Amino acid sequence: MDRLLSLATMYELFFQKFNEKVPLTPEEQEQIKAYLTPKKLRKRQYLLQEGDICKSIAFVEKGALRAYTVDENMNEHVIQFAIEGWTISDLFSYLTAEPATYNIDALEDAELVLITRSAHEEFLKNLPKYETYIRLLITGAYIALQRRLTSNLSLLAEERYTSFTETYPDIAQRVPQHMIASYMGLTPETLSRVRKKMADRR
Amino acid sequence: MDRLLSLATMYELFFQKFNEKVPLTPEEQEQIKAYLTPKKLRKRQYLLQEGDICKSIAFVEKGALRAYTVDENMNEHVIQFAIEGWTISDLFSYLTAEPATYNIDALEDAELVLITRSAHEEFLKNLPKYETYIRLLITGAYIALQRRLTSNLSLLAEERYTSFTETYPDIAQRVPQHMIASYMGLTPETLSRVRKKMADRR
DNA sequence: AAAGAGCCTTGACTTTTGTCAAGTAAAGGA
DNA sequence: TCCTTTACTTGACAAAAGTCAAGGCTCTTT
Repeated sequence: MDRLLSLATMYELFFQKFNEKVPLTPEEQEQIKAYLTPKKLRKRQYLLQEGDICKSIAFVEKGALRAYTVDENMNEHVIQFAIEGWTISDLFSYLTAEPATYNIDALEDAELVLITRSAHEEFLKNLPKYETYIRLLITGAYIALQRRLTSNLSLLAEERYTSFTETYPDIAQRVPQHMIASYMGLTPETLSRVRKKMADRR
Repeated sequence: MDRLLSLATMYELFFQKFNEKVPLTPEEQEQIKAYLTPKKLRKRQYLLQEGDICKSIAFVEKGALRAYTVDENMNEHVIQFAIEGWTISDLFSYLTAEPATYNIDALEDAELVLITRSAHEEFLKNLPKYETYIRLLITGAYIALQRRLTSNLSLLAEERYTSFTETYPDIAQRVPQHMIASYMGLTPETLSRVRKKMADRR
């Protein structure tokens, strides 16, 4: 495969999303590619386990992942989902090199593009566009998180669920219901009843 | 007042926090100062009203502010507090120039340092350290927000309140209880009862 | 000093959501 | 293919938080 073709096909989605935020020259893309790490994950495999140091930010080229915590009673709390085009990490652990408080695993077989910490530092030092990319990425994540929090504070279970399925129809279809319940701060039973009530009404 | 003295006293806290994130030379500080806008706000005055375009990020030198929404039933939902050393804005409106969904007002007489959008753009273009500052600022805000969300999803009212007063003892003392209740997604009555129960136990 | 507004508390009651337990269906591994 | 595990549902009951209403306290403002 020649280099131009590989440029067009490898990390395709990653660079598409990057270019939407910050346009890159082909040279810059090659420069970045040299530091990226591809990784495949089988369903149920961990990308990160609580207590480990989070060594990379993961961009999802294909598949689906989730970040979650496990509390004293062994209850899982889903913090975040990520499917194609999205990014997932334990940012706090990644940036501070403290042990992770999240687990991250694959809900489907997945192909990832990893930005390791050394790549991250390399880019921040030598490629101003990368800092812009990261800034915009985190800004978007911050705004989305603020919306999620607001909806959790002010809406009932059914309204939250409706809003979730409208905002993320693809995730709602691909992910087990009990994880969506957890993501919204509900028990599986409650979500099941909410859905039944909605179905009974139509 | 000579220039060096004024440098040391004006916007003091703003530059202290900035330097903690990204060290600046005196020249850079002067360059930034030239674009900053000071603003005083009396208690109850608005910095931003829902529907307006958010024109600045506000750093709090003195006083206390809150961001909040008002729903159909005229219930207020507190999104964020900011006291000395913290920053507050409707980031979505600021960045997209869409109408704000938040109100921001002063809970105490306040002194602010405003970064207007034109200053923001000027800095991003000509001062790489500013982009780093903003990136670190938002990253910190993102991580804090994720913690808040997690605690809302997995903790009971009393645990959330305890965690809040431990994390932000200063805010807990300066801000009316019903706003703290709202910040945690509780009614004033519920928070009042939670506090009574805690007091009765000791 | 009086009037009003805002804030906090308390009680009685309702609604929402969680817990526990059981059962069925579907998916995945040996 | 069978067998185990996992996911989802449903019912009965419990706990948490919300609603409505009233009263008292404190702070402004006049």
